[in-house]
Amino acid sequence: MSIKVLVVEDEEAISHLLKYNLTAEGFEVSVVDDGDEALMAAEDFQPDIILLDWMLPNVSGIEICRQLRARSETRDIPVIMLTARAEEEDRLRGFDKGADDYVTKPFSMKELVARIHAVLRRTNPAATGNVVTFGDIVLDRETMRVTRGSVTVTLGPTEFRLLETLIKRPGRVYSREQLLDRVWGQDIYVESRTVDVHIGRLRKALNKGGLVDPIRTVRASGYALDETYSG
Amino acid sequence: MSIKVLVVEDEEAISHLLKYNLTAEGFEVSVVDDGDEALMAAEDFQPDIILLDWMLPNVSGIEICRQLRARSETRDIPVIMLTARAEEEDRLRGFDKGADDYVTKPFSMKELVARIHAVLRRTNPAATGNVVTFGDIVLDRETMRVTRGSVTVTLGPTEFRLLETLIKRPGRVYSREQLLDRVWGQDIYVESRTVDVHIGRLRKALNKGGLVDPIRTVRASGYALDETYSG
DNA sequence: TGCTCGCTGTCATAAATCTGTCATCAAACT
DNA sequence: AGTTTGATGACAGATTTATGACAGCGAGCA
Repeated sequence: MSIKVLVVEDEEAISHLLKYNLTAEGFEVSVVDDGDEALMAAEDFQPDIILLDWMLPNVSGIEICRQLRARSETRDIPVIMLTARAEEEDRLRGFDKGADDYVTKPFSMKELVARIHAVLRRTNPAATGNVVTFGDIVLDRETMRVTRGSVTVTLGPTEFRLLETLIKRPGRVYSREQLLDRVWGQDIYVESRTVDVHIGRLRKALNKGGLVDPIRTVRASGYALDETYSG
Repeated sequence: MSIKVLVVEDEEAISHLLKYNLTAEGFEVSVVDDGDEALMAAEDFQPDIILLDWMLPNVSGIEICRQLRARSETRDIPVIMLTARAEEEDRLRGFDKGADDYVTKPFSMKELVARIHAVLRRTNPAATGNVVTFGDIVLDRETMRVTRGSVTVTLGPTEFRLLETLIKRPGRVYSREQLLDRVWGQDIYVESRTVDVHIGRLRKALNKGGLVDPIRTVRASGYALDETYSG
């Protein structure tokens, strides 16, 4: 599954350039040229990262950024600001509003791509390597294998993705709806109670042999990996 | 509490220099000179930021970086790479492996300190946006956890929302009706005395172990967090 | 084609936990 | 003292979560 980039840019010269180059780099690119579309696309297209022009018609990039941060559906999507100005003042203001990085025009594609990767790594560190760990739990994307301690844990595809999702941010509570979105996909309709069942299956597999349950149920909210657990 | 820096550097000349200068700048500095130690120290010393030499004996800095990113315990610690080479190629590779910034030797202390602050500014706010505190009480929306001092406080959903509401404006007095509106929702009908009960429950959970009650009862008006309380 | 097998989603039921109300007592005001 | 307002334990009922059972699906295979 390729990385999805949403480009918000009104100058066609630039957006074309970006689309062309980023597509060549293997990203899946969607372009919009105005703020309202940006907000809609952010929810709809579910990009992994947003490249946001500072200067936009109607609404400024900063405002978009603020609004992205205000909605829980889009809050976690990292944003890189694209701007013509290089002044530190603006840079800080950008960060302040929730931008994750900042690229000054004109920029080299190479640098932009590197920064995209850097930001993704930082905000979604699990995307980095093929191996992620949490306490004594090791999840390997490459071999699709999970181990706990020295024991191999057998998981179905759904449980695997569920754990993969939870482990991205240990401690963070995911609602059933968020899990459905992330694990099952946005266009799938399943009962939200189904999440319970899969959490149960994941628990059973993970804790086989009487181990401590690393998954925390948060009543009326959802589930999380228990960050106080460490072995 | 000062900012903790972990320096991973095998050349003693440099690590001494760093330790001396960073300590003088008010950082708490720990130095290790090899990759495995670095990984251990990262978990153990819990630095706020890591300065990582590119060239290390045994394992390369890049590899360390990758491994730091794989573990949930160390995933969020930002990394600044120190390197002798200035080539863009390497720079990009560094970003690619998860570095947050990149400093080329020889560097001025001033620049390094500035970069440390810049990186911390960039990485911290995102992580702490969902946390509110009042005195020694910490409420984290992301993990849906409340702690007092170092103890986790167990709250039901209603008590959680109640505290969440009160903590938004410490000191402000909320009438029972206002609390019902904000905590229970506008279209719900419950006895206004029910608020008393939940305040009681919140108090019990919060003050377990004989702590000072941070909630102030305002006779004939309602409740508030006591702004004179601060620990 | 027909069969097995593992995985899924849903449901019914049991278990766990939380809630709202009331009765009663304590504290604060007049 | 009398009156009003808040604190609190008890409890029945309501919500929410856990779990076992089951039927449908689809891949792999004879």
